[in-house]
Amino acid sequence: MNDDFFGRVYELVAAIPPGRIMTYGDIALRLGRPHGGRTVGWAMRHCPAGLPWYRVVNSRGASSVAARLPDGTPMQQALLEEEGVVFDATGRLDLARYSWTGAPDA
DNA sequence: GGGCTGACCGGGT
DNA sequence: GACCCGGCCAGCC
Repeated sequence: MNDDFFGRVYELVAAIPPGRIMTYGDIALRLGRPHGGRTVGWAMRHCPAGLPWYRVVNSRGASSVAARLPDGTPMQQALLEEEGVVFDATGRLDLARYSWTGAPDA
């Protein structure tokens, strides 16, 4: 099933442990597409059920998704905060701290 | 087959 | 630190 680029994206995203995040670029790089970040975004845009898409952020460490809660907080940020991810005042998180490379959780 | 679009990235201003 | 520009990749018209 992971014959398709999309399928691999879904598997990788679904494998991200709670409290961890991955950038579009990192995912694309792992799939063999160093500059295919946009393609990863396309896969996410499909919004498959059961996929923790909110664990995928851009290289800035912020939400790229426009979806926001009624209180003004980005849905993605709110979901990550529920898992223990802390965002700063600028709405960004510590990439070096939460970025998951696919290796076992320390 | 050609061109446009999109939840991106990196570098420069 | 924030904004703009060009480049890459895959899907859809």
